[in-house]
Amino acid sequence: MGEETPALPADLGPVRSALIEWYERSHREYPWRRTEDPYEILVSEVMSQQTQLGRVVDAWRGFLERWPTVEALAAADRADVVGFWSDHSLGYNNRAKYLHEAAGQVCTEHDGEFPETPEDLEELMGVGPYTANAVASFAFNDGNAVVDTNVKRVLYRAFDVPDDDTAFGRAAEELLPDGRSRVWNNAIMELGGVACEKTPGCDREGCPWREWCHAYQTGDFTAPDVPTQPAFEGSRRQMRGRVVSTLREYDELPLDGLGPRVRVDYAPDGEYGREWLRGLLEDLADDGLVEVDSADGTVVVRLRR
DNA sequence: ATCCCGACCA
DNA sequence: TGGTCGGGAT
Repeated sequence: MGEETPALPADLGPVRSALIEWYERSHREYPWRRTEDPYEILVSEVMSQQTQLGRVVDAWRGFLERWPTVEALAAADRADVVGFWSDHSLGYNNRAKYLHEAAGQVCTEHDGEFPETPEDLEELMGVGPYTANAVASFAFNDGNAVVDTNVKRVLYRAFDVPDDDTAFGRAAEELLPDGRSRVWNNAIMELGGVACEKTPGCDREGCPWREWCHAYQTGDFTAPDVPTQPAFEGSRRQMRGRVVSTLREYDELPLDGLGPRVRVDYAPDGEYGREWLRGLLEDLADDGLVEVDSADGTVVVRLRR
């Protein structure tokens, strides 16, 4: 058998109502917290995956203004969706591609009706365990417990749950009040995002769990390790971003026209030359973001539509 | 430098 | 299980 997991408080009633009351009293207002439209929720969740919420608000409004329904998004050109993503600095163009593809799935495989269960939602491209439960919760109030980095940090500190995904999942499920996934998942993530950040603000934010919190009692606010990303400056990701933004501006370019706009030190036969650029473009083509055409001897690159 | 409501693919 | 995927704000 596995190791013993620490017990949550015996009576979960007061723990649950304390958090829900705290949330309803003092949570931040975000526009997606005022809708139950699964399409609008999905857009907000995908945008929020690795981007600060404050930067998502304008993008979310603009996106829904341009593509108000899942049908409208499915009918859009992928290049336009990726273009919007870049314009609003949302990062990770793959997420725009996934969202566009998921919209197509909803229209063709589900007849335009959004799936409502976490299991069915996970079939959508780009929708993993977190996003599936988030949409099921916030749109249909019918999700399981979400486990993201915020929730892990909260459980680790408050209830001494070991840094282990299975343990986090079990503890999160046990805490979730039956039939209240909408407010609960919002609340526990809000707690992690506002009061129980890397540097905690227990008293400042009036954390509702102080009387039960292991970390608050011991003063040890260690948090689970989050893998640190390699530097962005000079990275392959930065170069991919430059390819996409350059192709948006020029529609299509030959290899040696694109190269210098991606790296100032581009030299056709140098270390960062045609061969390097072809490799970069091959990955972008595999990701469905660009097209590389070899017509009559010359290679031309453009964004995929 | 580090953070930010993950998911995909090998 | 690990490598990869953007970019702005602080």
